[in-house]
Amino acid sequence: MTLVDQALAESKAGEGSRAEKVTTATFVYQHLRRDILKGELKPGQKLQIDQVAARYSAGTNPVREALNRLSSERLVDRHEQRGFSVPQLSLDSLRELVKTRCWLEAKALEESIANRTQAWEDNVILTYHRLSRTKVRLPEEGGDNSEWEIKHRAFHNALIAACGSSLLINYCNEMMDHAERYRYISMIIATTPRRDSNEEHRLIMEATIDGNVELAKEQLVNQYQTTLRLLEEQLEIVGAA
Amino acid sequence: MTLVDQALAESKAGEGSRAEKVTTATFVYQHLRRDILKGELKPGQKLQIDQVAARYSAGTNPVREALNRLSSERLVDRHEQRGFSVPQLSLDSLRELVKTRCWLEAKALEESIANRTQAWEDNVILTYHRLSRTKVRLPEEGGDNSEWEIKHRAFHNALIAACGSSLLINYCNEMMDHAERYRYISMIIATTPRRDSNEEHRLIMEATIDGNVELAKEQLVNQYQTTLRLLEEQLEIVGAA
DNA sequence: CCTTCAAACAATCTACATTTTTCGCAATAG
DNA sequence: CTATTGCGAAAAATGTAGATTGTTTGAAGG
Repeated sequence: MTLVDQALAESKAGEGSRAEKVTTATFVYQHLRRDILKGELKPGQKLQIDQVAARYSAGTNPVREALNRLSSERLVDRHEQRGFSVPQLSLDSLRELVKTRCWLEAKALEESIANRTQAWEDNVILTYHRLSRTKVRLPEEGGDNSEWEIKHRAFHNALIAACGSSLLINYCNEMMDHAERYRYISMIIATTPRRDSNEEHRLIMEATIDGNVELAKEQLVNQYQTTLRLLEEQLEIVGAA
Repeated sequence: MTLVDQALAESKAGEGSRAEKVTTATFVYQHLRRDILKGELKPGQKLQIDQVAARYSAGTNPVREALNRLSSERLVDRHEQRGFSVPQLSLDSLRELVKTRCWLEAKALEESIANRTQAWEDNVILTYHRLSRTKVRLPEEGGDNSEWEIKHRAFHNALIAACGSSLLINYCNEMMDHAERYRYISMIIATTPRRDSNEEHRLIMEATIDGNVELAKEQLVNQYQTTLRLLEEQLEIVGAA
């Protein structure tokens, strides 16, 4: 199991010798998830058990477990007696996703601000600065953008961390996963010049730290709406071609 | 596989000869889910694979798949390398659950009302009437309350059905599952006289049909808060005993 | 062009092998 | 004498291989 050993070694090194043992099922789960989010497994593609098993050098059983977990998170479609597939992307479901994210994350941010503590504010500022110092890497330039993705997530998670509902945080995270899928296809077909998302994040951060609930929510929603608009343009160009 | 065959036969008869073939994994998933919601598998209880397999006369592999699905829905806890267990119930997590339900379902109801159609209104009224004509069955009287649970869910689902986000509807349903677990223990230890939940549902329904968003949301939130208060009293009595 | 049937393929399940954790009991340190 | 550590043995979770069941495909016949 070369791949597994390799990854285990990496994670040991990376996470400061926290030699977390991980089952094969979990290993497959994590890598399948990443590959679906990154678009390496294409939307609509069938996930044949044997192929997936071969891909991650695992047996069919752990693969099956991983797929079952992912199906409950809506990151794979499960078709009774006929296997699994990567869910399709569509403008409609993107619109629904963005709409729902705006509702839930705005609420979560509102609550977070209401429950503000010093530690929470510190973390918002910290994660913002880390994000602002990380460059977006385009696929053209040999792009592994995962560093930015991680810091981007960390910032958005910091914003809602104090909302007082782990359920809501989980739902927001699930939606971030889905959004990431769209972001990747957007980067691949990107035609428009990159916008300055740092500026948008700064506005959210400042309004949040100022305790200006309405403005913070507005900026957050604005960011998502802008992302949606850009994606809509790109997808329509592709659709028309 | 006596149990399976029996259940298949039942579902055929019950659902009008829609001879849906169901894998063993799905069968186990459905029954495990029901048994956890009904409290037949106790909070905190370990779910030993072999025992669960024996219980539903299935193999270990399908059981494992079912448990993995349920773990992603937070209806079982997964402990790497040491199996699965039924999640604990606690006042704190109940409070968090109710709080989050209020936020999300109120939003969903608001959107539903904004998108109202005739068909949607009809269904709200219909499901309300079906619910109001179904008696709550206490465990003392040989209580299988599943008929009421189904109609109760149908009503709450009808309220939010037009919100325009299948994601949000899914989240609300997941939370209904969790709430059901608390309702069952509440019924078992029920000391207080039953309240008139019909009246509460009527108020929600009427405000909704009137298009009175604020009142409808208030009534919905009220219902959940009342449920929470009653459960808090009951649990505190038990906790004190 | 639509059906029928069987071979090929793929999902699912069972049985068993392997790995890991748990638990009892004894040995040892405090 | 009590508490802690360190062994196995037993139990349980996880993984593999192959049997079984169901679905798809494509050619022959209506």
